[in-house]
Amino acid sequence: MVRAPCCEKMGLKRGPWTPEEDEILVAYIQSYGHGNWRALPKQAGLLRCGKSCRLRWTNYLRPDIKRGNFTREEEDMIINLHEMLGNRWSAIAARLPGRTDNEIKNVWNTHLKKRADPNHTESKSKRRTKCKKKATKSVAPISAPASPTHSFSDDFSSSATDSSVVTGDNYNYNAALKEEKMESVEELPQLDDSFWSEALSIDNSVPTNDLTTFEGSLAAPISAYSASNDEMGYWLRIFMESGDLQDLPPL
DNA sequence: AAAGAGAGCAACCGCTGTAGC
DNA sequence: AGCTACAGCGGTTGCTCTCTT
Repeated sequence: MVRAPCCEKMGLKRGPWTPEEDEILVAYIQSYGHGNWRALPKQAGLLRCGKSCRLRWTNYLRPDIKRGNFTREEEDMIINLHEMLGNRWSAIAARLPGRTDNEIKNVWNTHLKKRADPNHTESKSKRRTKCKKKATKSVAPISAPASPTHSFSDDFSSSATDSSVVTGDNYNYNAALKEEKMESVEELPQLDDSFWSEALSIDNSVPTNDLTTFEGSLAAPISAYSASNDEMGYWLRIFMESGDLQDLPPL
């Protein structure tokens, strides 16, 4: 099948979003929702492709996004869930209200991978390139007023959306817990990706709306299939009984 | 003070699954 | 049944900031 490139049209803007673009996107979605991402930028008057709009909304502008440092509990949960689910960031994000798959992926790659796998020696230098191009500094998302169509969370405010809050090395790792996690990782059965592809193929049965609406994103969609899939339930039970997932919230 | 390297995050790319026709 | 369009996902890259030399 031949699929047209997302941003094939000339004149479509790329790169960091400006506050004006953010404002337009937020205002449009508040008024009309985002039923059709492809048509959205055109209707909203944005020179962006629908994909870019969707990414910007889901990863940055969505009002229920919790920004700022990950708590110790969140980090532990990510490690546990990663042991269970692998690189299924969207599934992991579904268990962490207010966190996006992209954010979790970044945190994993920059902090938690080392913590979970201290033998990891991957060097980023191999992908290092000269930084010649000048790009607009990424801007913090604008705050969104209460929407008539969505129930925005009460704690959403501009003060909690400064992306700079996320940066910096504020991770105070507990050495004892680190060792504990290392041990538990070794004890886990090694499962290849094909297993999870099969076991989690039911992911697709989760209604899309549950993941894209504010209410749905705050719920835990994983619960919808974990209880309805015997095989998945079996493996979940195995992991639970291994004792490594005790601190997970109930499904 | 300047240059280089590393860290971190936002955004893009390309593939896959699914629904509609 | 096959094709197409679309949304979503995971991997990767580009760029800025901070730290080190």
